[in-house]
Amino acid sequence: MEDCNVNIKVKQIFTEYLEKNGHRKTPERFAILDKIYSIDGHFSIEQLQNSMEDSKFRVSRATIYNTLTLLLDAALVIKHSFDNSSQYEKSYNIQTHHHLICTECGKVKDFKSDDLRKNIEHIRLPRFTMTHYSLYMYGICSDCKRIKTIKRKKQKQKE
Amino acid sequence: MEDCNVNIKVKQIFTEYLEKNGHRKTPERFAILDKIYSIDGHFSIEQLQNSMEDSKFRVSRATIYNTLTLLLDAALVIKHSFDNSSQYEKSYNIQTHHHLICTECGKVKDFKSDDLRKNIEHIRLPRFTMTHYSLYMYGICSDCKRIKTIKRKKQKQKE
DNA sequence: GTCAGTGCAAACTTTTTGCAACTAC
DNA sequence: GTAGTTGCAAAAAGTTTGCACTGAC
Repeated sequence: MEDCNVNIKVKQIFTEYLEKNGHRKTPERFAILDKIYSIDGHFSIEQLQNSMEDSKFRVSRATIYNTLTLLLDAALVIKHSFDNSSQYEKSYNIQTHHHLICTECGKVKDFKSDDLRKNIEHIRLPRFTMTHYSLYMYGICSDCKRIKTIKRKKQKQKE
Repeated sequence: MEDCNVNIKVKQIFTEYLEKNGHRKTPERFAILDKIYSIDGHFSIEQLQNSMEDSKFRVSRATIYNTLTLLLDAALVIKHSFDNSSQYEKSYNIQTHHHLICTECGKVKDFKSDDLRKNIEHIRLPRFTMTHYSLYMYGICSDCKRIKTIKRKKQKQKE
């Protein structure tokens, strides 16, 4: 599917969602949706607001929070609660991916694996209907591992 | 392994960790470790502090945050960043489990599956060494699903 | 015209920080 | 004795709320 079609499609979904739930179709809401679907990967509330201001469309924090709540409910956005900072992500037509989080430097890397995805999606759950999931894998990235190894060697030389 | 042994063992691990990193072995730190390993399942900072006060051991917020940082680093505690609320959990000698989170009522249920655990643990990761992981599965629990179905039926009767 | 939605600022919650007093070493 | 740690209170960061004004319907 082309990017253009995705943008049209999510606008359609959001419009239907708003109508169905008796919400108004304000320009702010569609501007936020547009901006979110122009961002690849994660973003914070602050990044989103700054990015909107760069595009000369000023919206208040309150409106951003309000709209994100709607988009989450409409399943057009996913929320990640990483260590103290909420990160959001567009979710329509996006390949499910997993997160590698380095406990040293805090960097988050996406990791795609269809095998893993299928394994998780096909598991039988007791009295529960899964709509989506988030997998966070913590550990040490190769960069930090290298730095640690160098440090350890220096330590040994001292001893 | 018996509970008693676990308590002794984690104290040992924590002692070694503190010594290795040049930290002091204060009574507060061991009291917090003790309390955490007496709690089954998740707990918030507030719950932990209240629980400690019930046991007549008063510690400040700052000390709890400080000690939790150490325990996380020592891999004796796991942190979950659920929607806006940080939850912690003891991790030594605890069977890895997954989380079913209801998007309606917010309840979190643990879900154990060795198959799933093995699948996740054995996946090959690019330039990354995993130490642990968290899987959050979002959806609707059977209770909320029932309520939703009833609501839908009532809606239909009206129409 | 009406009322949901917006912007703004204040309030609230959770976590971090600065500092004086304390204590493990 | 000294430097790391604690408790307290203040500050910071993130999110929610109250209210007057605006604009989608």
